[in-house]
Amino acid sequence: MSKKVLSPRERSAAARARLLAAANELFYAEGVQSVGIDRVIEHAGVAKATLYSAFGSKDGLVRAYLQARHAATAERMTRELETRYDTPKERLVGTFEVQGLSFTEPGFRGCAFISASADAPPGGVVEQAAQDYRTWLHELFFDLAQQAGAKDAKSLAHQLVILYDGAGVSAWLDRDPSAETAARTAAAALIDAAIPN
Amino acid sequence: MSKKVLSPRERSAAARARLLAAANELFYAEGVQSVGIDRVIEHAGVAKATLYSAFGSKDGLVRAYLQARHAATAERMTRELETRYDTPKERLVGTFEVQGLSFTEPGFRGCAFISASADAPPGGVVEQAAQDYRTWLHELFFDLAQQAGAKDAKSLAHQLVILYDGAGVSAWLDRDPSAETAARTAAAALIDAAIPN
DNA sequence: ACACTAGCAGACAGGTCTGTCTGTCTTCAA
DNA sequence: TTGAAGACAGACAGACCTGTCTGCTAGTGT
Repeated sequence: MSKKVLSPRERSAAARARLLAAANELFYAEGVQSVGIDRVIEHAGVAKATLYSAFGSKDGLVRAYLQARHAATAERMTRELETRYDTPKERLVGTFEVQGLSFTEPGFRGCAFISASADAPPGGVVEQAAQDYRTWLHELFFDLAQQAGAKDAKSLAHQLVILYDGAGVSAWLDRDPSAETAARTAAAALIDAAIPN
Repeated sequence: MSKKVLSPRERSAAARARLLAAANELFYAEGVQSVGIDRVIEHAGVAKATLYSAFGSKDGLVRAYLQARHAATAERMTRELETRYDTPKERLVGTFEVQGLSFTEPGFRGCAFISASADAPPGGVVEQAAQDYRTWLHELFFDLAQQAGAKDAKSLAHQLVILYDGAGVSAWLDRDPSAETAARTAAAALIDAAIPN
């Protein structure tokens, strides 16, 4: 039980982690705008002052939430692609399988960045975080398309990004995880057409 | 100048129309949650009581806003497809051209139903309106795919819906209207593969 | 002429949100 | 042992939001 003896540094880090976890759950489930600070601190079991000393403002917490989400998504995608597939071409298609894993997870609510961007004011922290995420997504597909030897990697990557976005939206709004199959099938056809065998 | 002589009935209808127009502009531009009643009535030049007598509640106004948006979108799509293209197959591809028209319009902010659904509580008016819209969208593609003689109309329609959703998301989040070209190109390839010539 | 309808303007209540501040308690370091 | 740091609980201010209510004005029908 080293639970009761925590240095201030450890206590601080633990509180921060609990806040981020609570923000992740509540913000993703109900939307950034709909969830107030009080709900977050109650769910995290943390004082309000702790939140403001750790993140400065609600915007700061939102930024941290989106950055953590981005990092977790990228990390998971990279890891799964590496362990499950061998060639760039397989990975290009596999991207949709990995995305589809989340469709059936409890509490799936679509892409967090699309949701957060919906009501976000222009020039705010959400816009910046979303832009970073979009850049990553485009580069993911572009790099794989290039490695797979696509004739027009930029064009193929753009098409696959669109399929990826659409699959998430359809799985969410239609409550239909089969969007993964549809998107993957379409992606495979486009990839086969764009890559000389 | 028949502007000053209006029957109560006419005045009422005019106030309702102004409210709906104001709601459409503000809700779409800044999000349903972010815009308060006061902003709407000020923009419409209407008293608060008028709003509540016409729509009952903010939820009522939101419902009317989304229904009007749905009707306008469906009407525009049907009309443009009819006037611009002749065959079901052309119309399947043309759907993306018609969608793309909005990408370059000033104030484009992506699909209103995706945005509104982002922070919407489950079981609310937004969810119902979004469901109606999604049903229409799926039927639009399914009917066209069937008329075009697709081997598996259901599967093709699903793929095209995903492309349609993704094109809107990409055009919005990436500020890139070329999503229309990418989506249309991909759609054409999928359609050609799915329809026996 | 007179009640009726309906919009307008704005005050108001009740609730919620963010962010600040006060005071208490615990742990670590000097 | 004593002071610094930091978490906790909660009060508080100021703003905003929804929804109701009260006067006021203007046109309509009897």
